[in-house]
Amino acid sequence: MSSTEHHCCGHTHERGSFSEWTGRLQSAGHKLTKPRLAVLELLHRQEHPITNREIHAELSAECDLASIYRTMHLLMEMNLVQQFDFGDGTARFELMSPGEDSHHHHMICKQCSAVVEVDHCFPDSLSETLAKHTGFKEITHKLEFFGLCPACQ
Amino acid sequence: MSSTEHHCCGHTHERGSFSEWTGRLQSAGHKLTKPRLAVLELLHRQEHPITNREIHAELSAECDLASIYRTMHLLMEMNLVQQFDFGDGTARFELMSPGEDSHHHHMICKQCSAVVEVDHCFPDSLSETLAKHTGFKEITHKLEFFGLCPACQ
DNA sequence: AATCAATTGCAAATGAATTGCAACTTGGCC
DNA sequence: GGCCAAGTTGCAATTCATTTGCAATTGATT
Repeated sequence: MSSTEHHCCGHTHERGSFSEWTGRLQSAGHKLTKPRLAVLELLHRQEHPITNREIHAELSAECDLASIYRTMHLLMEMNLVQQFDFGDGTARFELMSPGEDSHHHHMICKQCSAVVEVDHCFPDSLSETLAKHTGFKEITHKLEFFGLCPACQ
Repeated sequence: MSSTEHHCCGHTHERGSFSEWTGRLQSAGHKLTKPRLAVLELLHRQEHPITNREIHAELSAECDLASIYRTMHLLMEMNLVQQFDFGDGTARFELMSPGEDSHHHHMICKQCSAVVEVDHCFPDSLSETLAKHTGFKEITHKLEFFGLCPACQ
């Protein structure tokens, strides 16, 4: 159950090495502090988006909740994390490999909150249609799915 | 500008008559109180989802903010309103004609928060595909679009 | 008009997220 | 290695959306 031990093929998301992120932080002129390293390291082993509170529960010895929030803001600005909203009023974050297409969504169980990553999305033509209809530019979207997982049905 | 005075046509969303909602409330055994009537009446004239705080700003004379929250919970339970999340941490609500297909989404300007209703959605086949892939049932989704409106480009 | 349960207003509590500030690290420099 | 300045942190206090306890009020029924 070690989180760093992986077989060669079986996980859904290929993740860059840890130094990919520390390097980016540093070359953007940010310090590599204990809280930032701990947060990055923890994010790096997650399979699913995680809340700041959850991160703090794991890292209460290493850093303050406020620093986690601040770190997350920094990582957002730098586009190193993606924020998701599962509709419960708490932001969730997932590390994102820069460059790589990390666009995806989630299926969340209404009952037990189990999360499954969803790689499907609607065709780009929909966004283009909307751009024409509305006159909006630079269109992005937030999309999450909700349902009953097999165990809860 | 009287709120009760309406011409016979001319608004974008065809809405059931006011009594459609009061009737439902009453026949479900709920009282028709001043706060509830005021909230319903206000919701009934909106073109876009509105926050509880915005409702309270209009109705501060008629009812308390807490009652607006409570009314909205009731309307949600009864499926008379739909809740939307524009990503700013504040819930927005829109009256929904029961029966009628009110499924829609929004395009929100990242700059000025202008809102446009979006009737397009992805094909149902996507949900079906997801059901097969994930094993989830009763799949719903939350989808909102963000972009730059013509005025802000 | 009387009754009673449902509902309200008010104020206090909760929970996520943000912020001010003094104390403390990190990274660059000698 | 030690010094310094800027960037960061921890802590406590704050903000903002939302929820809740409770006594007072009101709608629906008789």
